[in-house]
Amino acid sequence: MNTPPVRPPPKEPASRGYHHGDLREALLSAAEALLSTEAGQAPGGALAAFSLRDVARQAGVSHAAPYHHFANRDELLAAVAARAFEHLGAAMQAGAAAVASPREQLLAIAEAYVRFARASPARFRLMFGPLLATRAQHPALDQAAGASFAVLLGAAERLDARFALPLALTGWSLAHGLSHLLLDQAFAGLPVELPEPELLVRQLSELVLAGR
Amino acid sequence: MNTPPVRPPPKEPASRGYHHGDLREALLSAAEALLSTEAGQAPGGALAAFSLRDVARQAGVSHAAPYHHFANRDELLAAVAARAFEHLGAAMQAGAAAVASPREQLLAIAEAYVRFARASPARFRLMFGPLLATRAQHPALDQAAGASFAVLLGAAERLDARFALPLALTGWSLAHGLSHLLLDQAFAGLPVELPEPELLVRQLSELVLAGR
DNA sequence: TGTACATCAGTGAACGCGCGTTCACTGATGTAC
DNA sequence: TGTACATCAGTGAACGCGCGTTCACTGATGTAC
Repeated sequence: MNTPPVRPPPKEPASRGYHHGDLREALLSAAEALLSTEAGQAPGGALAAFSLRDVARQAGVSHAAPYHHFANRDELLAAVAARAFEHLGAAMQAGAAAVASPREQLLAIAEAYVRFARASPARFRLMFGPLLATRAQHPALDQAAGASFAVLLGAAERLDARFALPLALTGWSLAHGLSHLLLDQAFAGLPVELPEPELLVRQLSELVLAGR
Repeated sequence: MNTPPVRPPPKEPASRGYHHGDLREALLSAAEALLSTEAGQAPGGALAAFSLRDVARQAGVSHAAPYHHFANRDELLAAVAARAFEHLGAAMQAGAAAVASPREQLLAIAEAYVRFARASPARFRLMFGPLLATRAQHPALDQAAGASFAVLLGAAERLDARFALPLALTGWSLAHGLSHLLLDQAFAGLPVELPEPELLVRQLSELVLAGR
């Protein structure tokens, strides 16, 4: 066995010995993988269906190992949520960058928001779970959440600087509410016919921006 | 409705012997009481902080007693959620009935919606939790949820019959998203100043209805 | 270059906990005769 | 009106479960000399 000299990235998975290499990163990936599967599919079962022991199992490590990298369950969860906000912010940014007018940018941001929520329901729920209220104790989460909001607010300012804040909050609320209602299947039993979610986001967003 | 035929109301609470009198009703009340206290205050901790054993304790009964009235935990939860939808529907109805124009009615409904969510966060989360997706198995829940939506849709039709559905969905999404964001304290760490929630609902709703 | 030693990052056993649910039971109630 | 009896609605003990966290440990790694 040629033992790695300093601490390279995981290298061969087979060469993994007693020490992992980068378990912190592996735990975060494992948590995200878990959130993408079972927990994400069962409607609403995001936070409950996610234990530290699950994460350790998924990472192929004993259930006590995570405590060398995170003080407790909440710290791991907060780190996952922070990365999720980074992804969301990047998706919104990318959506906005792809079109020209501020109006189209706002629409693109709303679409990216709902698309993210529908693609990663469990992560979405985690981001807006109880941890968010304690963001002051989790700087990375605090910063990532703030950055996402800045993307939205920036687009709103470009559309109408005088009403930027209410515009941003309305758009956020609309996208957020629609995301939740879609994830929770609130429209499922209703005696009305709805367009596909993708189209629905666009229609409702345009209704909000009517005349702008 | 489903009031038991013979069995009189609990009588004297002191006279409660071995048999309870109306334990089903008492369990529902106990569950609602629990949702109004601890579970409701801790942000986000609605569903987790609520066990069948808690409910039995709160009702002053052994933890096995509920099984004589509900097949399992989900059935009790569904009954609580159904009653919550009835309350929400009644609140929206009352709000709308207090004003004249369809426009004002829609605003009143949005206000009632957010007021309900803020007053009963845990109940609100329960209503839109995983149970909602299984509403087909819970007729009372299904019906109460449908009735609430009908109140909203009715007001939207009175305002503009041609765009009733998108109007209703937009209003619902806005109120729903704003409720969640407020409950989850999503605005708390942001570098912006916001009006009081009551006023905020009104401002954003009016922005959506601008020109109508 | 070799070696002693401190530190890091794993391990598995154990803790106490509360949960949903089942079970055999028993006390209370309603009713047929 | 009394009484036997079925049924209803409670009880407490017990089940197995998975959880978060702590602990003493040990193997691997890095470094000072």
